[in-house]
Amino acid sequence: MEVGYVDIYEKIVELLKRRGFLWPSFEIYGGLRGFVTYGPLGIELKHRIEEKWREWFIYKQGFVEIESPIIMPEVIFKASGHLDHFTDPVVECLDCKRKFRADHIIEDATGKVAEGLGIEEIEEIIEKENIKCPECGGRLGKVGQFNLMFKTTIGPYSENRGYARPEAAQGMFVEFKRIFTVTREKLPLGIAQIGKVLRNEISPRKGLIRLREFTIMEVEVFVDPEDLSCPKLSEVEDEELKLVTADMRARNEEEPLIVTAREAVDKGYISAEWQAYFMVISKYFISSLGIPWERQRFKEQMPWEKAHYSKQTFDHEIYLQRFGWVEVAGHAYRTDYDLKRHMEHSRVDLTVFKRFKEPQIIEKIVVQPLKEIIKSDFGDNAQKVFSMLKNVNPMDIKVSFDKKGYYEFDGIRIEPKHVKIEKKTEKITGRRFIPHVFEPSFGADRLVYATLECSYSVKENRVVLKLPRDLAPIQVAVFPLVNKDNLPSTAQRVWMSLRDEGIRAMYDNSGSIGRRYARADEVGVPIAVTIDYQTQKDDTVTLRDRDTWQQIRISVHDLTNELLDYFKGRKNFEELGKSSK
RNA sequence: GCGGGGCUAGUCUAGCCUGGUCUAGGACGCCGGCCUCCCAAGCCGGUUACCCGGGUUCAAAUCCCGGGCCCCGCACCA
Repeated sequence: MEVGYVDIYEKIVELLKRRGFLWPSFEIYGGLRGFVTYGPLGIELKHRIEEKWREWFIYKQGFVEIESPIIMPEVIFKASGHLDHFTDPVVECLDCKRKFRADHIIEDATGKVAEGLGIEEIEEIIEKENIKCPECGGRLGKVGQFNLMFKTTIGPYSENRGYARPEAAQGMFVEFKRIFTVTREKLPLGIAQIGKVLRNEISPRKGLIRLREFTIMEVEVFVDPEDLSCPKLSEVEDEELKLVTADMRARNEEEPLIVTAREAVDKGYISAEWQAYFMVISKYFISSLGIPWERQRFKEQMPWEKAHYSKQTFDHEIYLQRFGWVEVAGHAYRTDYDLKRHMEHSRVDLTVFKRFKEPQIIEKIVVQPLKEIIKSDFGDNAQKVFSMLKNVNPMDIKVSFDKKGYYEFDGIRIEPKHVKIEKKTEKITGRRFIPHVFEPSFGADRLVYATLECSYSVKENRVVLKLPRDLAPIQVAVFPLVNKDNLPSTAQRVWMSLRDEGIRAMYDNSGSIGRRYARADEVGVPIAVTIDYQTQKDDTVTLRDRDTWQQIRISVHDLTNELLDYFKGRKNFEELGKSSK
């Protein structure tokens, strides 16, 4: 450990609890790991982060937001592949540490179907049949159940199974058809969702880093697979990205590669423009939370780490003092995996139609049955001939006629006299395809922690949370300098007028003025307004900056507008009260 | 899930080994009052705790057992 090392995590957790940002849920019943409750200040901060994410990933992109249910019927997760990837019993070899599907091992060794057996049964069979590790012949350990989805029943029938979603994405895929329609059938289409997801983690840890119930912020961008270019990449293509690619990781190179977004695509580090584009936006968004670029990087997942649906995934990681590099976002190229699977399982057409710029005129051969002749030649078989002719590629018939003089199908010989072969021109106005999907996906709770850690500072032995001004749960603190001579009542009037304007303001008159500044600093209030004796003379108040403790005077008349400018980022602290006539 | 460490007020902690003197001590915070013309000042008063359950004992914060939670390592993290 370095000299002077202070474990900031402990201090932050203590602060969060003490000031009511967040704490472990169900404390009075002893608590339950993996669940947290956000208090008054914490939920405000989280909402600010979510709102900022909306700005970057929805509003600036022209995307749309939805809210879909958390509980979904089993069939959706059958289609999405989550059921198969989550409910399997797993057994570990005690010698070589390899892991196996326990039911597959039994099937391979005994030939019996083992799917759907309980853990105990599988364990029993492994013991009875003396099944060994198929790789090294070692002894097998206990069978574990690795089902990360929370299971429930919907309504009174136990066979009506449902699961809590482990990602919000499925909501976007399942509802894709209607959203595509109501947004007037345009690609690229970006659908976003912010919401709770649940994962029944075996062993949640590390406070906000690994929860069982948490908030996820996801976008699914649906694009034409024949045009994977991202029109907005050019706006940000010179922005630098820090990459640790899978190749580099395979060579144990951890020092990130610094390339521009454009280079990363051109040199093939990032498989698609959309991926690169979102990684830049991701950098902007995370940086706007006050998390310095030095503490960010993108790490590509190794092939075996990737989710079943992903072609390429880059994790956006943030360096945290206690936990090291922590994933806060994943940028995945999901291809057409999900829509395809939902098409197969729902039997609903989820393809989209795209009009060509110019309709294409194509020549095409059409085979028209000559009904009378067919009827008289084939009698009862005529119906069969008609349907066959409908389904066969006309070109095959023509080729066969040219070669052999007839076309034979199922013992039926069609001769040129039975049909009329014509050339027809056809106008094709577009094509149908399954869109491909790019997905940036963020963990809101991890971002809350990372934001707090990066804003945590100590000044003159006091804690100052240097939250970006647009994230601060409380924007302004209003104090009377002392509790006499009518200062409190004036201060309260100022406080109320700020609140009326929609500024989140607090009033505090307990203790000394220094104590109040300290209390406000600790929860990251950017600006304190102090009403003093000067106020009674010239109607000005003191503004004090949280980070510099610098003070300026400003007239009460201008106060609200100046503060609104400040919080919208139009003015910095030093500029307040100036040129405001 | 395995192994190690821990849990005393809002927060941090003393006490635990060696049971009784603990109606559990301190600091900070918080609330009320006084004071106070700008950075956790001072004075007075108030506030709040032995993680839960069982056992041993005349007597348990202290010893034993089970459970919960937190931290660390391993495993897990589609």
